[in-house]
Amino acid sequence: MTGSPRVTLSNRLLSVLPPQSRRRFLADCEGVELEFGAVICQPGDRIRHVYFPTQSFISLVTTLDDGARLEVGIVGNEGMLGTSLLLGVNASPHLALVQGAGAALKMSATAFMDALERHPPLRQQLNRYIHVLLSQLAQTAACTRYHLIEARLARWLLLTRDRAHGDRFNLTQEFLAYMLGVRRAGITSAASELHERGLISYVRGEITILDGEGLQRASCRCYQQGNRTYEQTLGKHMR
Amino acid sequence: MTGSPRVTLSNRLLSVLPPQSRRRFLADCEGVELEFGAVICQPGDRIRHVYFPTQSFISLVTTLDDGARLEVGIVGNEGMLGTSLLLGVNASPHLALVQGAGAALKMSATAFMDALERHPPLRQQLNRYIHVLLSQLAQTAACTRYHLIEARLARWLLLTRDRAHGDRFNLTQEFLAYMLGVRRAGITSAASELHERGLISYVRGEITILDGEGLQRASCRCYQQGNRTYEQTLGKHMR
DNA sequence: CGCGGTCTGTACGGCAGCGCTCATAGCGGC
DNA sequence: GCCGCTATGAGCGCTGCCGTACAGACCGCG
Repeated sequence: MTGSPRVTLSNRLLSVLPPQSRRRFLADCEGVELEFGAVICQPGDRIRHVYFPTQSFISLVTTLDDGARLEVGIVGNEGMLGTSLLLGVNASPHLALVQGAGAALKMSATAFMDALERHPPLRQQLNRYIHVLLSQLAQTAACTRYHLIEARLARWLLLTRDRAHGDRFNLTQEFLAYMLGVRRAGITSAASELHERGLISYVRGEITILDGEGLQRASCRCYQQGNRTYEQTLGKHMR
Repeated sequence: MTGSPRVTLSNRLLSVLPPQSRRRFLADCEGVELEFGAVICQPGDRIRHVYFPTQSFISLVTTLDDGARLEVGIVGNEGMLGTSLLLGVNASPHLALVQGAGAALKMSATAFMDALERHPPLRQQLNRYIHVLLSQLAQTAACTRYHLIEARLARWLLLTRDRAHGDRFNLTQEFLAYMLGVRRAGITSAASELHERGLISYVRGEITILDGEGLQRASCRCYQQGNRTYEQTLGKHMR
């Protein structure tokens, strides 16, 4: 989990707050270290805390009645966990799984609700983030339906790179297969292909992105499309 | 589009409004008839009106950069179109397509925003509806990924029945294939199978559900799971 | 240094769904 | 009553992925 860690110790959503409000907000937060693989909440769980990842990132996984699971989103320092509170619902719609260990800001649900009252622009910003989540969820659904494993894997690696703030991170193929909802063998062959093209290297759970540009060409355009959605909706309100 | 039309001329979300507020709200609405196949808005379009279907229903379709399309949700008299306005975003995330012709309430975006100010409980309710949309979107993504065409078709027919308020409705296999993101031939064989089991009849674009119970057994559990999500989140606030 | 656990590479049969194409059957219009 | 259009049914070869299984490679630990 090294690489070139541009020191982005903050969360992008919070950048809408003017400095003094921001300090006040941060005072209500607790800095925590999230451990890889930790389950922050199960679907249906009461939401007791919200999280603003700074260096860590979290997978949103949906669960079907028959036990099938699929990752439907990733939350890094561009997003937050616990958006349902904004919608007046105190229950998590997804399973939240720490996928990249690291720092995050943690805040109690009650403090969060208070902060929303105090800072209307923050509420606005977070509402817009929900809109982005909704759009990206739909895009991801279609991507999962239509695109080949290799393209989806490439996209996924790019998403992870952006949130890990580095070109190297630790992930087993087993885990990747789980996230993309495919067989491990499928990941092996897709990863081999990307490796042969010189785009990544892969050694026992440590992935390194060698050629980000090339990886974008190997991925489906869903990667760019998702980024575009984010920037169009939230970009103009942030520094 | 006949069947046994239980006369549900209203929209379930609006049932949170007390009678007088409700009359006031309805006064700002225009009753319209939506035509089959009409495109209400394209992704990215500015939202000028919101819609509360009463007898009609609308498909939400997501579009990828490479042109691929997939239906990700259906809005009938249990929902609304234009939720993004609640999130402070004046752009539609999806393509909205009239899938069942019929009546709907239409309201201008500005009048809608005013109404939200006047009726906080309505805003609350609609926020909760967004939560349901989010949950169902994720479920649908996983369903699309894992389940066979036949089960997905059965689920889709049940969703449509609930929104068409009757066991008979008009739909070509071509259209169904488009919605589920599969070949028409795939629909043909799945529909034949359901037909042979005596669950539906299918004659030139007119589908009749003969055995709803059986169809539920043929469908994936996603149908029930979606209904459960809706009831748990919104049910207790409605009559 | 050997051993068990973990991770990755590979192979094989099977199948759901794909793209494509053509045949058949209703239906409405003239 | 004929014609053209539209909707459905069906066939064929292909392929991406599945389920499963097994072998090699690398790691840490005793």
